[in-house]
Amino acid sequence: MNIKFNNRDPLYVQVIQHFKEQIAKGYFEPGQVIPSRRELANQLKINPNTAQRAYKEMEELGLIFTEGNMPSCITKDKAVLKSVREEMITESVELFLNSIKSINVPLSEVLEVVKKKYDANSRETEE
Amino acid sequence: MNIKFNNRDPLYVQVIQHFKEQIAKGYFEPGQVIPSRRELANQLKINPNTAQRAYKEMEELGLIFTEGNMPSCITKDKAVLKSVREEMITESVELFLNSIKSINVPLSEVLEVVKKKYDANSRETEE
DNA sequence: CAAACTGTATTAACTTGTTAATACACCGAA
DNA sequence: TTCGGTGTATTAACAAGTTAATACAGTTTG
Repeated sequence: MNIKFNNRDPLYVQVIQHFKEQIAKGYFEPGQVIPSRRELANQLKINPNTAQRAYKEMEELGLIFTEGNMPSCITKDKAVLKSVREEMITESVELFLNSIKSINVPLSEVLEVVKKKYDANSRETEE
Repeated sequence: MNIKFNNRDPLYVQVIQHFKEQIAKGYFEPGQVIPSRRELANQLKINPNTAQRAYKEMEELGLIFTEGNMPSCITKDKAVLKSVREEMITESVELFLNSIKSINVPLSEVLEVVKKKYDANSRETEE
């Protein structure tokens, strides 16, 4: 468990984001135990309440569940786990398209720029 | 001059956004006079300081210029005007790609979803 | 039982950023 | 000159959201 925090987004959002990424990449087993709030807070050097807020939202999203006062677990619902990745992509795409909607960019141009920047990006991270 | 404000983004940001969109769509002539801070504030029912903040940033971006205490004008630099559209697109694309970078989405899938959502979006706005 | 864990709730402190109030300086026209 | 416009600067008020402090309740284990 290790997160590189930026100081632009709220901590609890970044924590959620991190878990979503792990789920999207299939790093979690259904039902897998995750660190307790306090444990996570210790690991990440954040306040337990911040961890609590992140977990609470994840619980509302159906990504994790908690029984009694046991440490929380990743949901056992494989359909939910599977849909996380797709939803992340969909949300990003819709946000993106929305942001350029007002200036009427034709699809062909959108695709062209995306291709170009995708390549440029992957080249950056490889080298 | 008419802006539909949301109450999510700061007013001054939305004002800048509006001008950028107008520029990107070629609605402004180089050197064209724009409303004074107070005039704009009146029209949009916002505080003059909010208009000022927007204009100040646009000036820093080179989009407008001000001589003495004359009303500000759209820049005469056609290259700048022309690049606005491209930069808006580029920024959006990079933000987008960045947001999904961490979950390793192959280019083909990105393009596929963009196509699909683009169509869905334009259908929404037509009907 | 007591200690050490769990999750949870409530409230306060703090930060950050936006917006508003106000005043100043300049110029041009009546 | 005076008045009504311009742009500009400084400061205060306000709002919203995040983070922290603290306390409570339950369960398991030594």
